[in-house]
Amino acid sequence: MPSTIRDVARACDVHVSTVSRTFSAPHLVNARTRARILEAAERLGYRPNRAARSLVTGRTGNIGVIVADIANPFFPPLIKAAEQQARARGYHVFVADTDEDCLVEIDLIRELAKQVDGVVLCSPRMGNTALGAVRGEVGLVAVNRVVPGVPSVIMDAPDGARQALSHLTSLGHRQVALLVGPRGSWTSARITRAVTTTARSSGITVTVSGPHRPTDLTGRRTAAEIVRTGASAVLAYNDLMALGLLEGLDSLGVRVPQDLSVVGIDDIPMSRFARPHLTTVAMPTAAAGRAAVDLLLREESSETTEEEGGGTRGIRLTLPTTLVIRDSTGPAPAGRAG
Amino acid sequence: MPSTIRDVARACDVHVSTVSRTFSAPHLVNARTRARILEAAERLGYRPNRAARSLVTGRTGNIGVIVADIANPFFPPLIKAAEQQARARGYHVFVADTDEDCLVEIDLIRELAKQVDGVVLCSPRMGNTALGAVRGEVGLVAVNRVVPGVPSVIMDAPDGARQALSHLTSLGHRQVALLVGPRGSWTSARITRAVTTTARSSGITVTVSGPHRPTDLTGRRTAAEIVRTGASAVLAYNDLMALGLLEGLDSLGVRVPQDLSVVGIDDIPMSRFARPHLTTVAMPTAAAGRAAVDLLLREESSETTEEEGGGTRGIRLTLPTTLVIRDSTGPAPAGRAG
DNA sequence: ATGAAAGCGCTAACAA
DNA sequence: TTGTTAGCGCTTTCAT
Repeated sequence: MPSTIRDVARACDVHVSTVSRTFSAPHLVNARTRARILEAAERLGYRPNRAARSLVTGRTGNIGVIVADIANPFFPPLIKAAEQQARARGYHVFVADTDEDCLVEIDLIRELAKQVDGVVLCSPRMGNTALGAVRGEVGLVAVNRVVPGVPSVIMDAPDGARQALSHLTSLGHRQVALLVGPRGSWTSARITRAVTTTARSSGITVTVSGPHRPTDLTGRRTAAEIVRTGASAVLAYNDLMALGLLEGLDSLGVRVPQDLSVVGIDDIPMSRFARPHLTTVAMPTAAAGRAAVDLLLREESSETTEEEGGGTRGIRLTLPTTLVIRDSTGPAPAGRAG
Repeated sequence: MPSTIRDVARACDVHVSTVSRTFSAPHLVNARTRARILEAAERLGYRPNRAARSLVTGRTGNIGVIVADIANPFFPPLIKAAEQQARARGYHVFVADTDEDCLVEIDLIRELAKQVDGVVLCSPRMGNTALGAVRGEVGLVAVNRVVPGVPSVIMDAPDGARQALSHLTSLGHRQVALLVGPRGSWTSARITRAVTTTARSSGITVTVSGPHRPTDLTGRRTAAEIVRTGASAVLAYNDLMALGLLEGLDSLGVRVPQDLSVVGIDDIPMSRFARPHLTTVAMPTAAAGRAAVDLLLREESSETTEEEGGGTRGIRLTLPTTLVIRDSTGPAPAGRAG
């Protein structure tokens, strides 16, 4: 039987509003009264009911985090960081999973809308059409995706891809294959553009394969195709695909990196354990989670004063990525370099 | 500007209670009125405010899932399954992370208590003392841990360990090392007991090392110690440790499985990518997540009728585990078998 | 089948 | 500094 504000008020012989103030505006209440109230609250195990509070204040103290797939190793560090950042600021977090289906995203936002002050969107698919409708109902921050009017946190994968390309170039590679991610992935589109552009300007030939589902199975299945392209190096849309590729190449008898160099993107924990250890572009997922929450809460608090002013609406925060060179990349084999 | 029940009532020229009924007890309202109301609600984008509803019904439609570490690859499949199961039943889920600190767990439960109908506890540390206090404030289901008076879902790791031991025995191993998990881990304690007991009855020598933090670093660092024990096989508390061990052994020049067999527990996705592919005990984490939610919601709904009756209070659901034999185990080396 | 009224736990003017 | 009052959005008796 949880106790309410009234139980505390009765126990201290004060009015409920005094108890309320003790928790929401302590400076407005006499120090000794406050002490008595706090003591009684403690003794009775009283905790303000956030739902009731939200009814009148309009603020819930909750946020939502929507991801494409909780079990995809890319997301947990992001979720964890977001949760910890949110909790440090007194917020609780709902986590929801679209299961890679971008249509449920909008539903999820709608469902959560009344229970949260804002939502962090980490389902990096395009399809912004419907998002316009919910904007305004609830604060939004997008991760790895740009939506008009929605602040976003972007991990600079294109730059990482460029770093990877330059690493490969310096190793003598002249023909690289690009394993493209899922159709509609905002990040994949940007990576592809960056790679093809950079390659053109540095005289590298790029063979594009995809779009593909971003799983290790895809990598395993496309291994043979990649080998046939004649490329001496592969850049995969993500580590999962790169790891699958490693498996597939192994069973084909192709040695990595002697015969073929492989680079992934993400630096999921797994990539350190694969053999050879995967060279990959590290994505700052934890930092992105924290930044997204910061942005969301900042926007929340500025919302009242914002009106037409220059708030955080258009903000696009770009986080740097770094190439982590491990053992899956090496000099281009002599016979294929040219 | 989200619309309220009143907007809908006004639009249809009915009283708010009729609108309310349309959503919470549709059979009590005239079919044509209902249709009109539904239409207007749709048009106005009306969605019942769960917080307001919970204030009067006492049920929130939310549950909490508290885990030791979201980023530990063991948990995401469990969280995902729990979230999907909950959502399928109309519940939203809060996810919180204790960061392996079991003291914050009780705080988290308290904080969430008013906003949820129940909490799934997946922070597999012992220390049940304080839990008694919150029981009653909120429904609880424990995963991989037994708390008096709290229903629980247990993955049968001890049996998995026995399967592993029997696999090793059949390969001729007679001395195995056990890498123990963190102090206070309920599962680790049970595994240790099962292994030592089984070993005794089958004439196997067990060397115990630990307790240890359950990370890959631990595995890497204890590799040398394990080798010195003279054991021909190792069973690690979890895959992370086993994977670290693989790394450590590799840098020591110890070949797996020719010189030493390694078995993990969990079957995290990573273990499929390690070289050699890790033999491990698969834990049914997704099934556990679903079962925990089912148990929680069943308990919730039976709570009213329960009183002193035989509810779900004492339930202990045990889920089977299975040994997955991959490439990290092999015949005991002749020189060490005896 | 629908309406009227009370109240869930809390906050926020306003008064005192 | 504290009390009074009204009301957030909704459900739920009880009438009608």
